[in-house]
Amino acid sequence: MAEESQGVAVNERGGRGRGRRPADEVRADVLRTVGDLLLAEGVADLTFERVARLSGVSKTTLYRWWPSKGALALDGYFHAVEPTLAFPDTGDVRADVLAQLRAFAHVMTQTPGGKVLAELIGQSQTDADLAASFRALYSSERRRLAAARLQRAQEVGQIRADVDTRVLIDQLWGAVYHRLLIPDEPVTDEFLCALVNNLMDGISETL
Amino acid sequence: MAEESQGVAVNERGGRGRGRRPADEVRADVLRTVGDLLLAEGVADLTFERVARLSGVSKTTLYRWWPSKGALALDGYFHAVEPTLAFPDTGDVRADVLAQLRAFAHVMTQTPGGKVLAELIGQSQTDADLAASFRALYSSERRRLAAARLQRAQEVGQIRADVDTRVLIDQLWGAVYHRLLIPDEPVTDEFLCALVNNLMDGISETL
Amino acid sequence: MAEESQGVAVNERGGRGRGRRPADEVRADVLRTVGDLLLAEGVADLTFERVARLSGVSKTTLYRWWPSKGALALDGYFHAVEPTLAFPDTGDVRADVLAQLRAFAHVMTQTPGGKVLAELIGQSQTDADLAASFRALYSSERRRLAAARLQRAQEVGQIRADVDTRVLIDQLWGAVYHRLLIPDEPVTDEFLCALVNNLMDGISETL
Amino acid sequence: MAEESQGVAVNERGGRGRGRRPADEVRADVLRTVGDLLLAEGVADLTFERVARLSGVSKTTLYRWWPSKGALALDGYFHAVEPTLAFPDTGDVRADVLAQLRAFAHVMTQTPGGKVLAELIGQSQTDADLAASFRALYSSERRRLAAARLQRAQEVGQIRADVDTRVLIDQLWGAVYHRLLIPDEPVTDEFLCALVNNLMDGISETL
DNA sequence: GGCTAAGCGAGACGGTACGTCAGGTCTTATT
DNA sequence: AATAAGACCTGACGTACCGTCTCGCTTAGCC
Repeated sequence: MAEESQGVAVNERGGRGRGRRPADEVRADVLRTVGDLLLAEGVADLTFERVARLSGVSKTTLYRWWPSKGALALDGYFHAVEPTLAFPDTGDVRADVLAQLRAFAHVMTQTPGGKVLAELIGQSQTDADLAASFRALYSSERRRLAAARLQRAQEVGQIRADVDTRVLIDQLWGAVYHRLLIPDEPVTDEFLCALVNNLMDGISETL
Repeated sequence: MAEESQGVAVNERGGRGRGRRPADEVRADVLRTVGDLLLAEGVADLTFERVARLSGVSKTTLYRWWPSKGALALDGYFHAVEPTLAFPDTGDVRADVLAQLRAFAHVMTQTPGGKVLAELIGQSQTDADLAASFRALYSSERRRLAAARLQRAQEVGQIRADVDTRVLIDQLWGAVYHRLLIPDEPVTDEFLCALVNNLMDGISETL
Repeated sequence: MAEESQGVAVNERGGRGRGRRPADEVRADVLRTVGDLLLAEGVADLTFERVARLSGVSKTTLYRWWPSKGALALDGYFHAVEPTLAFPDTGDVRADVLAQLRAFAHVMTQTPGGKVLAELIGQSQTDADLAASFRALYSSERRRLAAARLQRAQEVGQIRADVDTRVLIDQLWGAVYHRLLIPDEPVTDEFLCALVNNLMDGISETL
Repeated sequence: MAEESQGVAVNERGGRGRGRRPADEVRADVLRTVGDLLLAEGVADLTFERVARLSGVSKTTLYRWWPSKGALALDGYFHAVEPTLAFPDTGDVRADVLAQLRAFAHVMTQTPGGKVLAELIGQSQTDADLAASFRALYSSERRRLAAARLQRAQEVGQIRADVDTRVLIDQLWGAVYHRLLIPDEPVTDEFLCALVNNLMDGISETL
């Protein structure tokens, strides 16, 4: 009933047969579709139903491999957006941190991936699986890289020894996230500079 | 389920008749139900359908008054949780800010309302109406209050004049939100102290 | 948003609005579709999904009114096929019974409804609800009519007084059903004549 | 789920390896499972999927040997229920027929196999393969045996020569099937006796 | 004090998506 | 070479909720 053309079984109506396909091929189809959907329409319009329809992969298979919508979204996101985790180390921690903040802010505000990331963080507030995956796959690694750079600065005497460098991350990148997630104020370059200056130099009036 | 007892027409089957009811009464029933649902189950399980069923208010009426789920959730939240916006002013900005951060952190981590607030922020990433309402009803007012206190500190010379006080809010409360929304690290009292100390004193090694 | 043309709400895309429609209209659409499907393709290809798709009535509504596929099929069947329950009474029971058997056999073997009826009886073997509905709506009434005619014959002395007329129904129409449901042998006119003759006259060799 | 214990290779995870097994062993496992399922839950709950799961035989193998669910069910049924086709011949056809009807009615109403047989007849209304197999394996043989006994009675002058004995089968066993498949009336011993008496003696009032 | 229309409860309606199950087909690895 | 395991697409299942709409009732607010 199925006609062999070359290697891939194809039935007479032009559709693919129903049998098993290589897992990698299926996975690639799904992730491509999810990535496109995420960037084009955001997390809210991502459904298993649409992914199945658009990717040509069955719902059964989607549920087999991705237990929740969050898992699917996260996987698709990282497939579509190769996250730049690189952290410069020129020896000048102040300049390096500012550079990284600028790169980060640029991605978040100037690329479609930024919106998606904010939505993923949003969904993770009501989806524990997504929250866990997000931390495991993304945020904790970013924290680790930032902390490593800051600790090197501490070791070479650019940051005081009694400072907990983990807190600095919240006061720099966390501050940016704050303006992204609750956008009462915009993320400007002045803002990024102020973040670094305030923290490095302190804000107290010194006599 | 709850039976009204004074003055309301009740038919023989125990249900209320379907005539018009005072708007205030209807509104109160709805907000009470929404508040209960939010605190008990969170934003994800809040649906018009359930609110209608549990409150005895028809879906028609809900849609008449609240255009979206976010609007309903926000209204119910502020009805259930009287938000403490008060900001102390003892003259010592360092102590006042720490006190407010502690109060804030306590509400967010120790009360059910904290979870709900995080979920509302989450939902607002994919619901522009909710985002706008959230800023209008809550976050911008909180920013304003904090900014006012910090500006007084600036005026009395506790904070350097060249500092943009709006940025400080992101580096203090924004840092807390960071740990709440992306919980790689916990919100501890040491963390809150470090936030204030880092920012007030600076983190640079001074020679 | 909806444009009123005359009486019926119609939206700008030409489709019908989503609000409530008169129940009779909905019901008529469903039964017409089910009837068509049954006669065209039989019971096996009748699904809620297809009925919803073809009738323009939502699955929710179908499930609201028809608890099972059997209920839907039965309702659609009796809407499509006006069952001829009439039983002639010319005074000659032998002729009347044969006439009715011929009419019955004709419907069952020469019309599409016959196949459907057999399939409904088939499905009722594994669907208790359908079985109950089938008896209530169809078979018990047919038995009643046949029994009434036979009892009149008994009263006028054409059938012996000690005969249980209910058994005769199984030996006449039941015998036809047997050849319909387990078609080892065909239902011919000779067969129908033999049924009546055998039973009226007995098959024993009389000395 | 069931663990094979003698002679079969078992891997460390408890499952059997996937190599070839003797066809007889495979077939026996399947038929046992199908028989159990049929008697325990009926035809409706018999699926290839469950049989594969419960028997430890792969779907591939099931489809290789049994082309349809009906074929599988029928095979399993006859494996579980050794059908009693024996027909007594004491010389008295009236007594023999009644005895066989009683045995048949007992099996159909008092044993789990009776329900299954009714369900198989039901399924055969929408499954042409099953219908054909059922006739080939079961019903035509039963007709043949009954016809043989009745023809002997005809030859020895207990049944009139002009009677088509095939019709009698429908008026006796067919009448019982009628009450089994469309149970408006019960199958009682009085019913069975009446079947034989009505047919042998005729029901006409004789002057 | 009666009339009327605005607002209400009830819930049907067409949809979309959910998460699951079974049907058949096909691939891969095993024996 | 036949088998086990199981991935794969298809299509149907029955349910939840969405936002819209009809209907009948009741009461508030106007005469």
